[in-house]
Amino acid sequence: MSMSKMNTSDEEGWIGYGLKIAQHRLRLRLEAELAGTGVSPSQNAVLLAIADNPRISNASLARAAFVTPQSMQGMLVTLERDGFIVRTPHPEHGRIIMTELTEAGRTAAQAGMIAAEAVERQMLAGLTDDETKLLRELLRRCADALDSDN
Amino acid sequence: MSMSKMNTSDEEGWIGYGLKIAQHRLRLRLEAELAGTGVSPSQNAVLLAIADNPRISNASLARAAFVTPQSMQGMLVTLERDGFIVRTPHPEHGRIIMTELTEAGRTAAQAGMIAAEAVERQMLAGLTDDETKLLRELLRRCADALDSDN
DNA sequence: CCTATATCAGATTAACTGAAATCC
DNA sequence: CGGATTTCAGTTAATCTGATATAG
Repeated sequence: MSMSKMNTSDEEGWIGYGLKIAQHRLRLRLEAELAGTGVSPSQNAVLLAIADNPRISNASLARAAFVTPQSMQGMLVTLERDGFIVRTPHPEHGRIIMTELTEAGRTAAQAGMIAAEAVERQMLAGLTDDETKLLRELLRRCADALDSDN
Repeated sequence: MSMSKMNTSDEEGWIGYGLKIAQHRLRLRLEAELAGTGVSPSQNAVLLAIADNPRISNASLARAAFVTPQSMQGMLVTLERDGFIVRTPHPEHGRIIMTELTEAGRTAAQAGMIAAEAVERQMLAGLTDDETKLLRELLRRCADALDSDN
């Protein structure tokens, strides 16, 4: 109840706040949905990226996820330790390491895709197709407006 | 360019992805905007909550931010260490510790509010008032659909 | 006794910077 | 030499669970 005073600065009216809440709940739901697979939402995103892009390099994955190569490297070390990926040097291309899914990785990625689809479906359950399309469009325009390079 | 193959599973079409990107850029922009104040976006949110709710307890702050009391306690320890807040036991109410802004905290909170408003304004610069209103509404409906207790 | 609050201890995840080695 | 890639080492922020103590 002391929280009801918290809106004197229109906190609930801020889009940034709505964004945070929606993503927070999305993450929690996906975490729960992924509980059986042994991967976190972040790891799941990496596995799906590799599934879509076999033999991708660490540097490419990092760029795709908007993190530093060092950060992505940390995730790959964990995923390899846990048996979801294998990393083998590129035969011709010197320093590049190819990242590929193991059998366990493919299983996890498939389950992860289904989980992500289920959570997305739940999130959008109350929206019409037009509203979904519009939401996607508005989010893109917000992201574009915040782009550092513009 | 290897990334252009990454959409075979319609990753960009996912609202969850759009949500992630928008919030990621929002956080980066706010981080940059707050650079002078010495607080992170998360810390700024806590300072604004305290500014709106003087003498609030750790437990109340934790509930407002959807984190555990232990997590919030970690943030408060840092904020106290850095001189933005002071915490004094409630004179009458036993175990409760009142959290209040120091002078530096008030300064940071005010700058943080201005920074948050500036970033929000930039994000919404390309949207009409109706579109902004609609976006807020759609985000709320998405968050509601994901609520664990329903 | 039960609930709420605060806090200590320990762990984890995911990010960062800096530095170094290697390849093309 | 320069740019890209990988990786080591260290750090930080922000979360978590578990255990403990105390107040009402």
